[in-house]
Amino acid sequence: MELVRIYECLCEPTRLRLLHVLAAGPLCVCHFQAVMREPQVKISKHLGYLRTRGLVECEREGNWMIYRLPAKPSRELRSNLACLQDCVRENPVFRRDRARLAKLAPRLAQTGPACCP
Amino acid sequence: MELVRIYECLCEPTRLRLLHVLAAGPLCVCHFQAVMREPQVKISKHLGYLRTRGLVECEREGNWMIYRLPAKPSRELRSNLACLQDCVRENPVFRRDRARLAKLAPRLAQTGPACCP
DNA sequence: GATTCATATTCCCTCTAAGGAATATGAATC
DNA sequence: GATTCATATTCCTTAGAGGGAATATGAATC
Repeated sequence: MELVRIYECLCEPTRLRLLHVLAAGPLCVCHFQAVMREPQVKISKHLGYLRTRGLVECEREGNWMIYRLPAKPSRELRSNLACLQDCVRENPVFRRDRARLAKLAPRLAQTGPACCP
Repeated sequence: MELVRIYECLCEPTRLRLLHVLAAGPLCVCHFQAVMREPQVKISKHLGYLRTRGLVECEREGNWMIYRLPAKPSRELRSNLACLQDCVRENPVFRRDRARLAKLAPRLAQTGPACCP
């Protein structure tokens, strides 16, 4: 069942953080590293896991890989992502990620979701 | 995070079926067996898994163990159970479980959630 | 074409889950 | 107190997840 594949993705904290950050817009891997302060392997592997199960999509842009939530999510995925956002709204870890992301906002506005210093 | 524990429970099809059936009301293990047509070990183990993570509660009644959804679910649990019920509404496997449960309804009305032939 | 940079993959290890067969538990009944 | 019934637990095996170190890939730049 597709639903089980979705829940498999959701039962790991790093992946929840990735999805929560992505809800704010597309992002490249190095920005995830900056926002979440986690090692590159970890982030890349979990994004790969999400990708093979259709919870994120990605596209190369020069050196960077830009990840985004699916353009046309299934009903199940849409419901569950909404539920997730609602559940973590007040969680400190997730708020911190969003705060760090907000600090990158000006740079993102200039350069798009890719590119690091 | 508690949320992750919830998703861990939701990423296995048998457990999703158990929770879906429970949403209709408390039930004993042998009735789960009848409704879901799965071996006793399997059902008992998954109920145990759900119990240790707080997704179900149980109480002994004579020979029978009556399982039910928590009386006071957390906000996260409530949201996710609602989301689940919504997602599986049209799924054949889940509908079949409910149909078999409906056939037991008259007997349940007489005897309560426990008791087998 | 060699180097650099961002990202992905491989390899190794540890841990947990899942299923089934067999057995244990605990309440009820004779 | 022995048996029966519903349920739980143990033991075994297999499979997959998760983390990190090291290495590979692929695009861009010099």
